[in-house]
Amino acid sequence: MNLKRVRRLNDREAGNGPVVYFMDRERRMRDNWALIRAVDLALEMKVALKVVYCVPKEFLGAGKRQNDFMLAGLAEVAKDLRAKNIDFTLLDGDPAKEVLAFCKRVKAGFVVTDFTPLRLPRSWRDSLARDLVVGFEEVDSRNIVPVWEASPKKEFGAYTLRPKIHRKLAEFLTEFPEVKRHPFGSVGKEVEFGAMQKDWLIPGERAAMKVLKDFLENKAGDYAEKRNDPNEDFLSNLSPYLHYGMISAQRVALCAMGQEVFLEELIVRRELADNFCFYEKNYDRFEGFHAWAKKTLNEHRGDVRDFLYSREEFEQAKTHDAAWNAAQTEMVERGKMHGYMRMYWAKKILEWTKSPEEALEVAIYLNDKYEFDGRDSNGYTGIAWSIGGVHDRAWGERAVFGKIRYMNDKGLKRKFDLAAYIEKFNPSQDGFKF
DNA sequence: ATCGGCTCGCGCAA
DNA sequence: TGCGCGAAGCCGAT
Repeated sequence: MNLKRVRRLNDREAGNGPVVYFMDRERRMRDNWALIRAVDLALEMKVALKVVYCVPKEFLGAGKRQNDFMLAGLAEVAKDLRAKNIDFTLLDGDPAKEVLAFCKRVKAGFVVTDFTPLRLPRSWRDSLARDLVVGFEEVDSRNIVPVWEASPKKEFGAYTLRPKIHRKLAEFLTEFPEVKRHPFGSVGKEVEFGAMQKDWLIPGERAAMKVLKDFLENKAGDYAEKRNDPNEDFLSNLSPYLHYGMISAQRVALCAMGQEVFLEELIVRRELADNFCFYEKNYDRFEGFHAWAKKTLNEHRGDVRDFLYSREEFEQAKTHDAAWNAAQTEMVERGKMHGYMRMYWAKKILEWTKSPEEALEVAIYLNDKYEFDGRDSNGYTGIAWSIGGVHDRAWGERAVFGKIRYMNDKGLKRKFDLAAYIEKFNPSQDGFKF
């Protein structure tokens, strides 16, 4: 494999024990560069390979629904790995502590993990890099062009990252080797997963491939034209799978060659989100906005807001705006809001809260709690785009927004049948029960 | 239906 | 140093 995907996190020597893959962001057996790297090392060292996953007590406000989706996917991964003679262990608690203890217990000779730019899971990596007595590295198995190879800095917009990605696609957009039956070590007893609630979205690697196949066969041809109409079902629906690492964006790209509009979103815009979160530590805070955006939002702090809602009123879809309530209802009921409505939804939270800080907090809280694809660099970047003009430009100045791009429901009506959307996602008069 | 202006700053050409 | 143009728009003029 291309070793530019790999980054050393400490400078310790390898030991003699098994290679451990601390699986975190990439929950799949196929098309996973972090696992492929761990396999290569274990073969070279002639040792067993152990995959470990640690379920944190709490992860950025994810709900039970999201956790069940994740766990069901992991159950499939555990089974598939065992069939390849690769041991799988499920832990729970603080990953930094539990994975360290696990590595000590099995006398790990080397540890590999997958890459993420988010603060909390990065802190686990920092802690392991400090405390592990053997070599530790991470592999960018999320981005097609590894985030540190695509660019050495925070990019200004999609247009500045795009040429850098395209220049390197020939090098990185390659076929994956298959994981073969591992010749060293043996697997332990089967992992017990508790009962998980079924949802409209089927979890796991196989389900993800089916969703991809359905998209390519039935929707991709009309994607460019219909992707911004929330009444149409022409999106790929892959974002939950991509978020949980149940499918590789690189696999999706290999299958979707020629679908340029889709590939632009799948590759450039998605990898721009990891670029933002990796190089901007305040990716979910006001401080992470550009200087011009902070200046203009500061100048409009005192503006009168026509409507002010509490987090609870937003959560229960109790605003005056039927379009906003419908989007919120779609998110709560389906766990997935249509991409086009997400911009409108976040911008209205800016408009109807006391400060941009509060708007960010409310938008991130709701997005992380209800979306299958929440708690993801895409979500933080999308919200920063909506509320803080990140990767966007300044526009005509107006109240509250300043020069941040404004949106209203006239725009929605221009583009699709808003009444039909509102009819479809109609919140009950009493609000929701949680 | 379509067009230009709004407004900032990066990145590249010169 | 100048200049083109950008992640999804709005608005008013034509």
